[in-house]
Amino acid sequence: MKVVSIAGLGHHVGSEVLVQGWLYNKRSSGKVRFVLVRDGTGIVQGVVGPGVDAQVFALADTLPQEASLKMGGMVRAEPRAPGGFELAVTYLEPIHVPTTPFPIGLKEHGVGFLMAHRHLWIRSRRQTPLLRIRDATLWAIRSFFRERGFVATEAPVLVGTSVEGTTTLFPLDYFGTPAYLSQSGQLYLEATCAALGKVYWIGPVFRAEKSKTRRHLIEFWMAEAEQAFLDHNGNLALQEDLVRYVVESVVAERSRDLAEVERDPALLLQEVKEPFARITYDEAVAAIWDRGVAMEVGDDFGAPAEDALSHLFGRPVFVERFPASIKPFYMKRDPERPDRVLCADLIAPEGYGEIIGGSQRVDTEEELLAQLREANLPPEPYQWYTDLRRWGSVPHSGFGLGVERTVQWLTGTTHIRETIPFPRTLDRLYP
RNA sequence: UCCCCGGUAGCUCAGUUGGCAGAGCAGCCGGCUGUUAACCGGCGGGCCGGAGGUUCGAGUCCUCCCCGGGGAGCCA
Repeated sequence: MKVVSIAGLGHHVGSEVLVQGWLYNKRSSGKVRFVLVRDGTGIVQGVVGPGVDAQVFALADTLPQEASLKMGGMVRAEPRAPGGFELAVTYLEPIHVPTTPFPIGLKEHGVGFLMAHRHLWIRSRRQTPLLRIRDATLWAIRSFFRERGFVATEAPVLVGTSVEGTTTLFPLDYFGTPAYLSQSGQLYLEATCAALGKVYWIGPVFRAEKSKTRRHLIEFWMAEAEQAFLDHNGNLALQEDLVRYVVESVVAERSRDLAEVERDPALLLQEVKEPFARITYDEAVAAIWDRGVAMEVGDDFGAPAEDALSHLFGRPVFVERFPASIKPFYMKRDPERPDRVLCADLIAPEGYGEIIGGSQRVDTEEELLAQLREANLPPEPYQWYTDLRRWGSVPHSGFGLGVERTVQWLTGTTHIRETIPFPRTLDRLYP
């Protein structure tokens, strides 16, 4: 019998095939046994009916949840079967039979219990589609940049200096020298950008903030890009193209998984159909006040303010030109208004919040040194970075997209911890 | 760091005014010829998070501690 994947069973109707996987669940009714097997691509129901070998019946009765096995039989279309196809089982071969019950049952579990069993939780019905959609998201990002001629250039994860002066870093002992886990690869991308023109990387970054919300991870993945000769407006256009490309790719590629997690693909496509909304920081503050949320001009947006913005347009919105005082030192000032910077945050709709932060970068050494001073940062550790402005400095811009936040939006997932295989959260390093 | 909620069977939870520790699921045994987290009957299963206190009597009330969850701030 030919070994096939469950996702591809539709191509084998009428043929005898073999699937290899794990027993997800079993049910029975009189003389019929239903054996649900998952293989990582999907779940199929095997039916053990009249006329089948007694030994197969016995196995269908006794194999426990998460036993690994091979199941063979004829594929047939069956509207009563989950997924529309089922296997008329004639062959069952156990590979490994657990001797203790699988901890993750099919009924409800508490979050704490699930997180403590994350290594097993990822096998369950909602988690596998989420991880496949995450994969599709990462591939879409890579394809987009590749098609646009960007070069993948990795940034180091072990670094000696901070990127965002404000954010807390994880300190390390680097053979006697203080070092940190990177919170962003951006400064290094600005260097490789001057070597290669258009660059990107996708990698893990670390924030030692004691954040405890459904939108934060201690370790998360960023997709960052940097392009020479790209100005602020070009930067927004690039981000918009990327986000639309990712949404359309994921919807095209993983519609079955989106259905499995009960996310409406039509809504996602509609949200990226029109050009994204663009408002300035000042317009955003006015809109937030208008929605009855209190905040001061000059402050960054709090969670309620960001939520209000997120629901404003029914599509992603760029909030541009923030006050320089609340943004990092490397952002270029708005020539029309020197207390503002040429930056933008992209806020996803439906309350999913900020998924991109980006800006045009400072491109003269004098200006950069001045802004380091204003940020109370010492120039020495940043000398390699300020050096970039001494030889052939050009206008350049870039951004960082939060991969998990994006997957959260694409899948409609309430908590960010389900969008990465092994989330690192406050107070949880196991498993 | 701050605010709120919780901790009772392997899991999810109920437990009244302080008065004998409960259910569903999972496990095991049996039944059912199309199940959809199947269903029906039976069986086993407890350091009520920990320490102290009040009381004739504490899962229940009080104090402290530990652990978990939700949110804020900060950010992607």
